[in-house]
Amino acid sequence: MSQDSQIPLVIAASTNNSVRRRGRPRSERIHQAILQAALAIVQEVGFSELTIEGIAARAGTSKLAIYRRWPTKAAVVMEAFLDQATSKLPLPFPDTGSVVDDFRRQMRSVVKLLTGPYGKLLSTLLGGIQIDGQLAEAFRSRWLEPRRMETKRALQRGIDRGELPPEIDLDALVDALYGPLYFRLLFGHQRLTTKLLDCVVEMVFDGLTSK
Amino acid sequence: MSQDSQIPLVIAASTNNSVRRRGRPRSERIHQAILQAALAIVQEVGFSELTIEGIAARAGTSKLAIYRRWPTKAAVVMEAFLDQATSKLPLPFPDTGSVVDDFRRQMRSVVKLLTGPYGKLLSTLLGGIQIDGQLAEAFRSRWLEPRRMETKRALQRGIDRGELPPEIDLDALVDALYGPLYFRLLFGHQRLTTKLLDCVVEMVFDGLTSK
Amino acid sequence: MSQDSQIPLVIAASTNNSVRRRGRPRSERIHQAILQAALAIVQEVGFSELTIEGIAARAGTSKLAIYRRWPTKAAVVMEAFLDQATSKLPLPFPDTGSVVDDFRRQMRSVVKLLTGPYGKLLSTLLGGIQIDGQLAEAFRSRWLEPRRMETKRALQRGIDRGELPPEIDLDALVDALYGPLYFRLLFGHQRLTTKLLDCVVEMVFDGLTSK
Amino acid sequence: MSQDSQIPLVIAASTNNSVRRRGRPRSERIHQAILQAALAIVQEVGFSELTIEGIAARAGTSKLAIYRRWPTKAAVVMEAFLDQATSKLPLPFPDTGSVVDDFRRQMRSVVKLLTGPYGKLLSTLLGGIQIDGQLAEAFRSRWLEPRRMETKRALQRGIDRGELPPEIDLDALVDALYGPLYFRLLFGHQRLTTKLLDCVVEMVFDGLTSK
DNA sequence: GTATAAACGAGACGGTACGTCAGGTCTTTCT
DNA sequence: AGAAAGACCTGACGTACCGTCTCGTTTATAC
Repeated sequence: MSQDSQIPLVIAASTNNSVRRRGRPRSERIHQAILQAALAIVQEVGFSELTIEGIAARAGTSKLAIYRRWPTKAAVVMEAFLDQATSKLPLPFPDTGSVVDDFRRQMRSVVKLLTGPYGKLLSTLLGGIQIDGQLAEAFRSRWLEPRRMETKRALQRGIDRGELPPEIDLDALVDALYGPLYFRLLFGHQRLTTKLLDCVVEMVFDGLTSK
Repeated sequence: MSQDSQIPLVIAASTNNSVRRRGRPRSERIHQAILQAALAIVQEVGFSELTIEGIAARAGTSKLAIYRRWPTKAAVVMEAFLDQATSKLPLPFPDTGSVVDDFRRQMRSVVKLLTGPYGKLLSTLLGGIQIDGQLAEAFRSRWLEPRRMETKRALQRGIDRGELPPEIDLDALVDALYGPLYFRLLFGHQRLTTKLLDCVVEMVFDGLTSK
Repeated sequence: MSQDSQIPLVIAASTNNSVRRRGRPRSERIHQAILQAALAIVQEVGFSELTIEGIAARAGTSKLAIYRRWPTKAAVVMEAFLDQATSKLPLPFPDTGSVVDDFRRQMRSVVKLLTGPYGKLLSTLLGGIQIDGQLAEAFRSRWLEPRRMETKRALQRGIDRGELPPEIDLDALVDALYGPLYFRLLFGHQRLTTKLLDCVVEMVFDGLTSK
Repeated sequence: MSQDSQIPLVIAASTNNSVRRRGRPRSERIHQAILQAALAIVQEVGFSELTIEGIAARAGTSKLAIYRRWPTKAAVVMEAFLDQATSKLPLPFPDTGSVVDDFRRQMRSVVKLLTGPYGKLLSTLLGGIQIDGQLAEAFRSRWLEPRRMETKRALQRGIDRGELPPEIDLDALVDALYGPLYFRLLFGHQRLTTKLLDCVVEMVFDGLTSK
């Protein structure tokens, strides 16, 4: 899926723009080094301990090279995350013939993602979102929406097969399924386990299917 | 309910301690001025833009007067929020005789809270939680847990009356009910409405009760 | 001569001000450390290579401690110079009974000063004067004017004794005597020697006295 | 007088070099634009506020185009000044038959120059000289020395005619005459007037001639 | 009543990071 | 091959807050 061309880039940091600018082009090597450094640091010490100077030092470049590309450290981290997210974190829906099984499996990989190193990163980004509107928009359009679309497609298969009632509020259903997972991730009051997701799937789908 | 005495205070900021210290006592006026200033600033510019110096300036006092009372800015804000929260934001559970109705009503006031001015403050604090561990712990112990306890008590009434199966995972159920609301609050991908909570309540409880 | 109280301080960096300011007083130790560091660096590498960060590092203090006291690095150096100048560089006029001899001797010590380490510093400061008006005013009032007053007093003795005609323009005479010395110092086209001063004294005084 | 060929060019920036280089020739238009921009800026804000980037911006060219021609900003300004100086500021010595009259007249035009707009520029350059050794050397060889040579020639005429004693130290005499003028220009303690020059000429020459 | 203990405002202190600027060098495309 | 544009690394700029530390003053209790 050629996602990059479809989704409007909120963050104007694209280097491989076809309309060549004059002057020396920005180094792709530096671009990547900055993103990697930012990712590494944020996972080591968290967002608030992350500094532009630290990124520059680790990436072997200068602060200015960073400021030339992104306006805030939040934007850097977001880009770094999305770079990884779209390529390495697929979270695919299987098509087992049973909607419930499809979700049980996919949500299992979501839980795995959220409890791993990217979970910390994600919650950090969500922290940034509460403050920065641009960041929020970028996050929604580049991470959340693509994922919700796919989720709705999986649910639609269930409706088409008669497993789910056709009049259901898809948006509410998606929130009911994933909301509890992120709830635990963000509040941290309890460990996020597969047991939770099993409970949620059971409650939500049994309520819908048993009618 | 004498909540303040039950819950162990993480933040040792109680002023009206009966064991009078020698020397000049801390000014209650200053105490309140600091909390008000912190609350105002955090609502205006968010947690990360909040500074101790800013609070001191707005409160017409000195940094030291703040540090004497709280160790971090997170603690100040949390105290300020909780002052408001415990007094002005009751979110009570009615006892209608039907668990589902009890929750439908209570969650309606939660939605009202989250969509009002305190919703912004809450999401700001949740943003801060992702960054500041101390803030997170204070938030959980002084806001979240008391609320969860009360919620579980309301659910227990349902179990006792036979409305809910006794073997259910209460924690998972609480997350299933409230998670979707906070999900929308924090991601902002859709408006948080009472329609959502009706859908969630229907899905979750119908799934459990219809068996 | 209690110079410090007479001359109005252009640079408001005086610490031993009798009108106590509120808050923690500025450290005299740091004050001195900054001045010494500035003096040392300026003599080693010159004014343009001097940086505030360098001064702070050498003085074992912070940039802010410097900015709190002086607005520019020029002001720091000026203060440092004047501190030394007023205490350690006396350039006294003897009273031999002969004006010409008085000047020959005093100017000899001026030449010695200008060709020594303070000569480099002085020319540096004169460079700064061309750029910074405040600096210029400070230099004139705290270094130049006291010196000119003393010089005129020495000349007056000559007039009183009948060695010099009473109608002479004292300011022009002072410039005629010292101008050539500073001319060589600043343009650096020729070495500044005692021979020059002897020539100048001879030309100027012989012209005046032989009438 | 073919000055350009006599004086060794410290600054290798000559454009109308007869030995044609290969490739596209440097634009004379740009050359002039840079010099004009430099001159304008230095007169507006002084040497220390002058930047290469500022010159490039004002001249509508790039930094590299400047670096291709001059090694330092000092060199640019010096070239700009000398361009003006050699063409528009002649300061000629008349040959009236009387050395004293010759100097009185020539120095009058010097005073006029120093008190006009070029006086400010000159003092700025002299400020730069104290800081930048290269600038100093360029200034001496291209401005000062030619002027001193001419001055000495004028004095020699006086010696040849018997107006001045043949054994005098010409360098000291030149400094005695012009030093006081520059002294006032650079220290700014008194206005630079023709009265001063009259006094100086009288003192210096009367001392020498009356023997 | 008078110590005395602590809070108070004010602000200096050594730090760290900020975001900007200019230096001087380089790489690319255009002319 | 020069010109312009602009990226590059470097390093200093002046500022903002941090959390701590004097100061001199004020306000309570405790002796």
